[in-house]
Amino acid sequence: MTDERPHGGIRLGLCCQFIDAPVRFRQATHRHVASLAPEQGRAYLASIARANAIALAHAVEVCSALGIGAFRIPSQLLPLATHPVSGYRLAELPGGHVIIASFQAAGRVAAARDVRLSFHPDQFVVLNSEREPVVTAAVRELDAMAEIAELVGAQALTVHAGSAAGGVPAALERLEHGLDRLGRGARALVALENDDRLFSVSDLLPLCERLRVPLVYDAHHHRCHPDGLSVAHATALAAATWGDREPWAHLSSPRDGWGSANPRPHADYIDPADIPDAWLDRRMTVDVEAKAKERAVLATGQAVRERRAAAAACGRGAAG
DNA sequence: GCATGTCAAGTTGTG
DNA sequence: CACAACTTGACATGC
Repeated sequence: MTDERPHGGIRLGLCCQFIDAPVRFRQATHRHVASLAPEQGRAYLASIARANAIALAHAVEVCSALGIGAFRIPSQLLPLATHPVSGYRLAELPGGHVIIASFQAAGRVAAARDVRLSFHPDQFVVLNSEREPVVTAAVRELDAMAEIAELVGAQALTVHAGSAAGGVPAALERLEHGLDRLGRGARALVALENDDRLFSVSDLLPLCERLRVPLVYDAHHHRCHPDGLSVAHATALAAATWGDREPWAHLSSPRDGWGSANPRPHADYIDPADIPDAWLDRRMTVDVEAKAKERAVLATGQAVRERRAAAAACGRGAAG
């Protein structure tokens, strides 16, 4: 059979940053913005947004050139956009419409090069917090992210289930209510990821299936926080939650090895042994969460090709 | 200049 | 009960 992808069905993705390629996203702190006169503050934020739109287009081009088929956009793409004081909407910034056009242009590059984009908001976004203001802020953040996701054509907003206070069942019920509060855009793009301490694949699957929220399967988290499902089974069940869309998964290796006291921190590279066999013939996107960034993605691609070649030689000769 | 500390945000688990 | 982990550049401060 013919397969256009270099690593079988697997599309490998890079997370947020480059180590070699000169692509850098800018950030901002509220403290600094607040020290400026309002007009200067907005000009400063606009310059960062403009720079980050261009950086995103560059990031996509570099990924494409390297054969990397997905890119996780830094959650600080628009720094402070949802901050209670410094917050802003793109259209209100000086030159805002040019910046918007710039993000749309980056999205067209991604579409043309077939680089899949996603967001992964950081730990402050807790849709199922017991504290109302936290949930409000989480909804606000995800709605804002959905807006920019729409501009650039990003296909997923991946979040963890959040707090486990009160026990997993109660926490999942709160999560369901939190999901209900998302705007249409965010609700259509949100996906849930199993984490390494609190919510396993089997904890999340029923909710994902019932609410039609895709499950991003993180194999490293699953191995840190197992639930009785095999990696192969979890892969298949999670993939089914994506329906017609290409399933998304995350992969990393433990920095200090699986035998260490704490296997959670990520290593520079993916240990080829950590690439699940069950993934080798699947059509799926795999974000490589490794400190060596694009070097690690390229090395993982090489490892996947070798594993596939070995499997083919060992199995049915030169079958595809 | 250069090294070092701080920065919007939450939750959990350790010391 | 306080604080580190999660994680990262940019800015401010102090030498």
